[in-house]
Amino acid sequence: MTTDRFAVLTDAAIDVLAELGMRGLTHRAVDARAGLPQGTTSAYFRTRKALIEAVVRRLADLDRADLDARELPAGADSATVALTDIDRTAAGIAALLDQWMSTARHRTLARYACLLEATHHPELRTILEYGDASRAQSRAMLAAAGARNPAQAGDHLVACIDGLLFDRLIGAGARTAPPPGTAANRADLAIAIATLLRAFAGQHPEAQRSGA
Amino acid sequence: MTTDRFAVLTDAAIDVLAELGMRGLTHRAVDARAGLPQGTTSAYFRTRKALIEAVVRRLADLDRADLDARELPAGADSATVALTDIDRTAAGIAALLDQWMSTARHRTLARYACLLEATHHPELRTILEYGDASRAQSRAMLAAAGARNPAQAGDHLVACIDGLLFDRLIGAGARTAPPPGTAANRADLAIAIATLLRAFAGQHPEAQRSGA
DNA sequence: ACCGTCCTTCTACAGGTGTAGAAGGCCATA
DNA sequence: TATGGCCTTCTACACCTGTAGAAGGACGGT
Repeated sequence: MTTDRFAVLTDAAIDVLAELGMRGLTHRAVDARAGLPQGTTSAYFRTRKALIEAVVRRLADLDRADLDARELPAGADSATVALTDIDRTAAGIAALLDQWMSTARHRTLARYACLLEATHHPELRTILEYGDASRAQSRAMLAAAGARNPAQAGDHLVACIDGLLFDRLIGAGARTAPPPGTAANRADLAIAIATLLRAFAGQHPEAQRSGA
Repeated sequence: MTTDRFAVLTDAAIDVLAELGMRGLTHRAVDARAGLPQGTTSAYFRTRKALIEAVVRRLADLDRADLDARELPAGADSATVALTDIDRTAAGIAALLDQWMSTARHRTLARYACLLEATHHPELRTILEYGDASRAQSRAMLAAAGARNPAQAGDHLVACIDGLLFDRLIGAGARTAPPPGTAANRADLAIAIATLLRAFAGQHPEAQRSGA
């Protein structure tokens, strides 16, 4: 039932990808990781390319699910809602990012590996669905905020938020960021994201209550 | 002379890394790319790990050189200079980024590949020198600007700028960004970066001349 | 009970890859 | 001219990987 062979194998492949990198992603490694007999992955995904494409599809699905789940609370137009409380919106995004770099770390690492791979393998660009969804969301939000050029600002915003994610995912060096999975991390991210939202939404409409 | 074997090989390795990815980085591939007889790379870098470490060192050197070159014009404290003309600073950073995603695209792709690799190979973290340099620069700049928490804001700023770079480097999907290597790209980047600088430097000290 | 179909597992094999060491050649010093 | 140390090139080989196909077994329809 839940042990649908395809899902088990692609999930194992994602783990392998995160732990061993693109180089370690082999049919046999996935077999081992999934605890299934050698040859299984090879039987389900005859070529390596097929395996990678399956991984990409799975990643896109999982990410889109996460993204969609963020909207339900407010039934109406999420864009206008988001604007009325920037700090709450920022906190929501921060929570998602924090999850992606702690609980879902493997998945995120695998996604970046695939993004890099898509550079020389253009047919993998399916992943960009993920980017497209958040991009559309951002553009709509900033448009509602009255930004001068919502498409441009939205793209910039998404790129910056992705930068925050990647930076902490890699997590090297002397930086102020707290470890992923902690409330401190979510708070720190929320500060950065709120700043970004205010900056890119129009040109800070009426300042951020610094003076009363 | 200029054909120092080590440099030739590591540069070839960077090209291979950018074009074929981590998986394609083999001794023989580097030989072929460098136009040298098979076995050469293997003789200079007996193990694959040694080869990767050499690549990482080279990347760090090249990046640091680029970063340092950006400072010379103003002899004095670059931090305060940067603040007096945010747009000029943003344009400078934009030019560097544009270069990294067009002329130096291979190098940048290789760097991201190595960053991902460093996730499961901690001794590769030497690359973080690059991050550290720009981080220190950003912190100093924001501190001079009177930011409340320059260390934090500096880290956020660097992460966001890196996000802009990565986003365009991957360059997939429907986005507003012009192609790398064009003046339009530099202009677009400059807009984003100026917004970031103003947002993270204190909390936009006196707005950005929107009202005369 | 028989058959065909599917899913699973095993085995084979042609390349490719990492690594070590041998063979060959260049040049300065004695 | 010999000697020794180098840098370079070649070759060997054990191992890993991708991919294909054969063998085995479960099971529903007749």
